[in-house]
Amino acid sequence: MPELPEVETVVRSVAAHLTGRRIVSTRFTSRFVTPGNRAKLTQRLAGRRIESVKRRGKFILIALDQGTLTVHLGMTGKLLISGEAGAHTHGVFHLDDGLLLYHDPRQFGRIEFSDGAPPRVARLGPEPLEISLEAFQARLRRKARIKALLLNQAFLAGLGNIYADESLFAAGIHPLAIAARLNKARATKLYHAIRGILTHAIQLGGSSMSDYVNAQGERGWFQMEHRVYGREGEPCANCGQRIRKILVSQRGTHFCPHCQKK
DNA sequence: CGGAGCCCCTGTAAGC
DNA sequence: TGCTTACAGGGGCTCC
Repeated sequence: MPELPEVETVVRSVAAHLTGRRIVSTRFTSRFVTPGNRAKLTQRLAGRRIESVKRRGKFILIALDQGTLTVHLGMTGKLLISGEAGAHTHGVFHLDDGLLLYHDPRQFGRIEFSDGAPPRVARLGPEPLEISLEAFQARLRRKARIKALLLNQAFLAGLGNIYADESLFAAGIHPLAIAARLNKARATKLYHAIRGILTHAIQLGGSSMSDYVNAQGERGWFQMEHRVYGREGEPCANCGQRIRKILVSQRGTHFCPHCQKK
């Protein structure tokens, strides 16, 4: 599931291939991935020049000479710079030099065009790797469970289920802990845990849990570093107690009942 | 504000 | 073995 490190890896692997290219033609085939008028989207993209490719939260922002193309990979979205269109290819971009394919079996991803600032991106909270410790602590003054807050993209942009669970484990904080009740020391520990884990995950090319790959089709390796995510029933690396899995905000939540305190 | 529940979708895993 | 059902999850939505 692409979260900040995976999206960052995709952006890095695709940027040089796309920047400066002109879109010759496109083809979209999913009413879910490309909601609205697909013929109009195709028309708007034809002839546009790609100025830059950047990440904001889990969104890929492709700035064009007119407008912005926003790509969200959802659960199973992939951008690939080579290969052939198959049953799950829902976007094909023919460039003046090269090709870009969008694959997405579950079609939870979105490809959207906007003239100005993309509205979904405007609602995002700060970047976890850019926010200051003071600002992070200030934002924690809310009554919500910390796990729910970390998943909230308006709180911080880019954390998903994997990195929320891993960050809470690294900080020794129980996922059901109330954010506003975390003292300064624990909030500080969480801040550094999030930054450390995201930075490390980016260095390893993200986590390939099922079939995530970058635009060149290469897997990431951070899944080898997971301490709790996907390890229900296994012994905790710190204390040996069994990792537990509960539901928080309708999301599977993995934690060590001994190492993580409310 | 916060949380529960539901929806979109389909490959995979578990159950019978 | 082969079928059916449950589950996984990001994000948007409604309702309380």
